[in-house]
Amino acid sequence: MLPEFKITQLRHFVWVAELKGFHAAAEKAHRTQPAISLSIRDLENKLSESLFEKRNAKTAKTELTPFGEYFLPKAKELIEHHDRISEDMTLLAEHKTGHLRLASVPSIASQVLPELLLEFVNNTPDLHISFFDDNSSAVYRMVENQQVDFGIAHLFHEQEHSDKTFIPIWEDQIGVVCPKDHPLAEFKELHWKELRNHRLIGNGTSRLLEDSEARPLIGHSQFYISNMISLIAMLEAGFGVTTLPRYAVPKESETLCFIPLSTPVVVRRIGIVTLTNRSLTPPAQALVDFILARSRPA
Amino acid sequence: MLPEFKITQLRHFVWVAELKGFHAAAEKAHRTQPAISLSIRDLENKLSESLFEKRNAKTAKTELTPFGEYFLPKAKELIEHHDRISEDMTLLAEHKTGHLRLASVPSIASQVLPELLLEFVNNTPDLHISFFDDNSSAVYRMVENQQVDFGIAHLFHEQEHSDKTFIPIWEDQIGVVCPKDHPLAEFKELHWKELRNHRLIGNGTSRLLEDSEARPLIGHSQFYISNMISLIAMLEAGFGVTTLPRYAVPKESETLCFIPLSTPVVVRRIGIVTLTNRSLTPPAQALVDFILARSRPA
DNA sequence: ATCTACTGATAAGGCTTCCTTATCACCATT
DNA sequence: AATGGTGATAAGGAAGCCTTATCAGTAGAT
Repeated sequence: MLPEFKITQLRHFVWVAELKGFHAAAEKAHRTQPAISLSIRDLENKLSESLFEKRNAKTAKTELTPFGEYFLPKAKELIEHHDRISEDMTLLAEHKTGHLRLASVPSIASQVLPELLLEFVNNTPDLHISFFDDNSSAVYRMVENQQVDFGIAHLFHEQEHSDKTFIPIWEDQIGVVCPKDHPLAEFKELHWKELRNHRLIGNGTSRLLEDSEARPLIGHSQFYISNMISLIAMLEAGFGVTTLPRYAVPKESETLCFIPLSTPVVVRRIGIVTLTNRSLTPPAQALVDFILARSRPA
Repeated sequence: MLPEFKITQLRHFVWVAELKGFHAAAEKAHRTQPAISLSIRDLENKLSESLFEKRNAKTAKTELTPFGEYFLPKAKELIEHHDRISEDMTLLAEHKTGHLRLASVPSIASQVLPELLLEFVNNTPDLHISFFDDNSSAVYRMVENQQVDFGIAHLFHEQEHSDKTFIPIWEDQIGVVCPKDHPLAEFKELHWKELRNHRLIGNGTSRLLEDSEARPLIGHSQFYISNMISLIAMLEAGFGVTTLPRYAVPKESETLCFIPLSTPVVVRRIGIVTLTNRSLTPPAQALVDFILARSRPA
């Protein structure tokens, strides 16, 4: 049977060899000298060869045998290998390193995550982050395929995603977006019926109103623009108004304002999606915790 | 402080991961299942991260966490590294491997060592041997410089070599070498004076007679040949006789014979030279032991 | 030459670690 | 509901490791 070395034991050996003495090694190991003696003896027994020259006899200095000399570099390498792994794992556990992948719907990706991530990666220069943005179903798919550690998406079709866990975080309320000089801009909140007299531009999120009493508005809109950049441009040009979830509207817009719909109140929950039976990597878990701490109270 | 892993513990982890179960791993480790549970838990505590998915709860299969998956290959590599070293050292300790260097004077090198080494390297195909032959002082020098593990040389100038240990093994007696059909070939032993009537060829070893009563013979010789091949050829050609140590004479010569000098008996001791304060590598020690066992009784 | 200061080895006891047996809680079968 | 599988847990004991105290040997100083 092959002997099994203990890392501690190898360390003792290396220290005795390099410091040329049992006492010096004992001090370095924070052990007493007999402990080191026994440790070395145990190692020698395992190898059935002495590592140090006959030390009970006449000679003065603690010196390696040729066998010990052959062993020394190997022992050092093994210790270094061990320490490298130990350090790697510790760094990963402290989410100071590793690779974190996440996917998010564009609204959160652009409105919320940038500053959040900026703060999160502070002090963790070796943490690599891959970031994908796509619509909710694509996010769910990426979580499912384990292309990402977790996703940020809307809660939907729960029965189809029983293998996933959804943690709600943000509530994205639908509201009206119009230029700041538009008559509707005066209001603090709006009833859907008040939109009927204005030119309403439909967009990809308009179908969120389908299940509400505001459904008639959808037929009401003469224009439909799927692209967000174009939509914003049209609004800024004073072409009309639209409905959008709050997080889809540029936060600090100079020209547009957002007025929440009070009737009906349509809210879509956005949150974190993970696989139920899979833990997160430490960095991913840390980011989730960070997001929760930062965004939930708000 | 960085955690310190035990190889055994890592093995347990790898086995649980690969055999997908604590019971299976326990069997492989020749331990009970609770032992494995505790071992894994200890490892998880050291890492402060779980390695396997929550296993008290609903799920069936024992599955790694992403963190565990990251750790698995590293743990395997470290175990393999450890085992490689363990095996290397064991092979070396059993002198099945390694590099053995020795130096010897030519007589022993050519007359004794070949068959001895042939037998010694039997069953040790991975043991490399480097072999040097040179005169005694060169052998001593190589031992001193640690160019060789040990040397085979004559005992001489003990006071100059207090740092070396000499183990006498062979006794190389000076005798007369002549063709088998030479008149002297009849004798079982010879007195030095009987050589005075024959043509005596001097050689490198003739000075060994300097300290004996046979000293007059040295002046007596008309020829001096330092090269052994030429010397043998001259002898075979019937040119004359010479004195040589026994081991310098080809053992199974068809044409020459060796008659020991009875007066004076000049013997030079040949043996193993090692550094006193240095142990031998296991293969070197094994060869020394082997030589002693084989050659001393003879 | 003896004394002192150093080396590391050794012995006995205690503490810690690890493993064992016995049992439990949980889930998936039957 | 009963059975057989998973792994977790508790308590006791064995083994390993470290400690203090002491010893033996060498080197250098007086």
